[in-house]
Amino acid sequence: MGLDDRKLAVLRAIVEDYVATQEPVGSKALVERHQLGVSPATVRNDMAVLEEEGYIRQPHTSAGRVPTDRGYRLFVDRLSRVKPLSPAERRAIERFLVGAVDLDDVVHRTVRLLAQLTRQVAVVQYPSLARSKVRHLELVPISTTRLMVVMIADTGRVEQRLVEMPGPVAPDDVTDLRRVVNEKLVGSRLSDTPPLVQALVDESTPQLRPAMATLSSVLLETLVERHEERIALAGTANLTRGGLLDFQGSLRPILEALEEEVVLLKLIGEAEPSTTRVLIGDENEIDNLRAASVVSTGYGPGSTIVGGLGVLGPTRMDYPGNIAMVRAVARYVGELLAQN
Amino acid sequence: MGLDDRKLAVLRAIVEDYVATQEPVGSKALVERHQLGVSPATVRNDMAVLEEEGYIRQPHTSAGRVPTDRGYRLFVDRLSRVKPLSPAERRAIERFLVGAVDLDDVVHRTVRLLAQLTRQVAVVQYPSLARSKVRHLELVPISTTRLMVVMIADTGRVEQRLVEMPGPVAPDDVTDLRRVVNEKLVGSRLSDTPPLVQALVDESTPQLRPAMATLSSVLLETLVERHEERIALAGTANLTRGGLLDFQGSLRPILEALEEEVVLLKLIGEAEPSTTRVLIGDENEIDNLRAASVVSTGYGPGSTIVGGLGVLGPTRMDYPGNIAMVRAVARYVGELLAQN
DNA sequence: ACTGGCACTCGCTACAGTCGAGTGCCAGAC
DNA sequence: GTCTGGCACTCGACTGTAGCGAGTGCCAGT
Repeated sequence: MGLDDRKLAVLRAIVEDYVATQEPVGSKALVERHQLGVSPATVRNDMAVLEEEGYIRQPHTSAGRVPTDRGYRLFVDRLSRVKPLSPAERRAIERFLVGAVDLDDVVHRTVRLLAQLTRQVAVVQYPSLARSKVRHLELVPISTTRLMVVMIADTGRVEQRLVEMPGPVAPDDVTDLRRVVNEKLVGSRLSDTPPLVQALVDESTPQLRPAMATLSSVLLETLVERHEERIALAGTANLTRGGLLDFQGSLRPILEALEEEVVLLKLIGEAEPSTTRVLIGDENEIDNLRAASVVSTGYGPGSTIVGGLGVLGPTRMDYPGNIAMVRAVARYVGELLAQN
Repeated sequence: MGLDDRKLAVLRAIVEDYVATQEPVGSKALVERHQLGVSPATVRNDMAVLEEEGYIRQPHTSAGRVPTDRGYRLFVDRLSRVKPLSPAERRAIERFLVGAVDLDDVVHRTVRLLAQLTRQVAVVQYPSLARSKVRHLELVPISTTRLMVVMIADTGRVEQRLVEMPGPVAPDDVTDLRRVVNEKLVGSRLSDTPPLVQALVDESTPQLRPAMATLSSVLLETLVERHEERIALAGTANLTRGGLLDFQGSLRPILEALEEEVVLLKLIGEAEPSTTRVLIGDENEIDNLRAASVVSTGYGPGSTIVGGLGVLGPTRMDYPGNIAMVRAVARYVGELLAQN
């Protein structure tokens, strides 16, 4: 099953033309638009081979060819170079940076930027708590038996949680609790805290012990076990581009999938360091998204990774361009976070 | 232009049938399904009058009738009673209440509940800062010249903002700032704070004045002027129900509108006390939403209102049912907030 | 190994014809 | 005056037919 250079060139041409025009591409049109140096008949022979190998297919007997998921995969892996960003795109990314006032702002701007640049649906995960360090823990009395715990992470994330205490807690006790909790936990990774939190209870004075027990169990539960991930989403309107041809006519399954945080996390959350991941159509584990492709990568200050971001669109998407933009945006966001 | 009781009954029947079947309804089908006590011919005469008055229209010459926006308006105002909730719906609402751990949780559960119950797009505004009182202000040093301000409102909202100070601030100064700010601001409505914040600067010691000036300007800017509203959205997949007949075939404008926070706020944010607002089609100010209807209301603890919530769907929606559910959910959320 | 030629396939569009739901109108009954 | 049955009419939806054309596979020839 030799796929010589020309056959690969034919596949690349098919992908590029189909992505651009959204119409099945025939042998004649191909030789006209690309300098392949051979006749349509030859191209047809190559196409027959490519089809046999499962890289392209014919929607109807008398139509042109369309890439299959497998064809896109080969294209992404071996036939495309990452497209350099245009100056305008570069400027757009830089401009969005200035003036972000807090983490929420950064994330929202990022997700909108990404949606606008790629014209796809954009997804940005907030910096994961599991990968953040505790910067400060604040306890605010709401009533005599209620405390609000506010955790500030070094990534800028702020999480709060209401805690119902077992009994009344005096203001001085709150101060003590606050001091102890901060002394022990500030600077540590949340994923490493379970033993530390346990120690908190053991080491506290008898007076504080009941309160500390409640507090620590809430800390564990909220911040570690049920690890609160947050996601921002933008550009769903882009799903309607390309008429109803993409996504086989129904946006339903896509929109449903996008409402599930779990699904989104699965898409972009498994950040392998410095890799850009591309999931094409069927490769996706989620049934509802089998007509879609996802380009995602991790981001974070310096070379560490604290979260993921990416875009989702039809399998018929501009992979080189989207990969370039996802990477560029991730890098810029990382730099921005590093400044804090 | 007399619209006697029977003509109104005909209009009601048309609306109900059309909402149920999504198909233009003819005179014959009407008399079969409703006990109107007259013949199709009579109904046709009534229909002719209703059409002349602009309450219904014919998509094609030989088709049945469809309500116009004006027809829906009349239906909502005079022909429908609020539908009592089914026990199952009541149970669903109650069940969602239990186990909400913080404001974010409450809002997310609420918006999903509303989307599920009404099978429409649901929108919930977080308690508005303008209508909240300050419960506590926390200052956390991030570096010698950077402070994170965390504001906790009585509605449970927590907002943070990074502040770049004019110069290094000693830990003791931070303590002083914190004490003063809390003494002056806790308990006051944010919309009333501008004079108070101003006074903060005037009354502070010379040593603290520069820091306090920066801090107070950030407080004003972030929390009052650029009043940070938050919105949660769910159920966009419901837009795809009813095929592509609703929304004249394109979800595009709707999805675009739903991405704009400003638009959403306009839809549900203008909470007039205890009123349920219904905007039908053209009545909507936003062009993109002229094919949609919105049912919204305010919510809050007790009889006060701190935010708005509502649903958006095709003009062809079950108004009585949706009005009932929006009201019920708003009431339950209000009770939940009152417990804090 | 490539090319030109040729017969074939089949989706798309246009057009004509039929069907039927629904209408408006009118004369007549209550 | 109000309602009803009857009737002619309209027009969208559906069906069937025919022609077009893009695109293919195959084969003989270079």
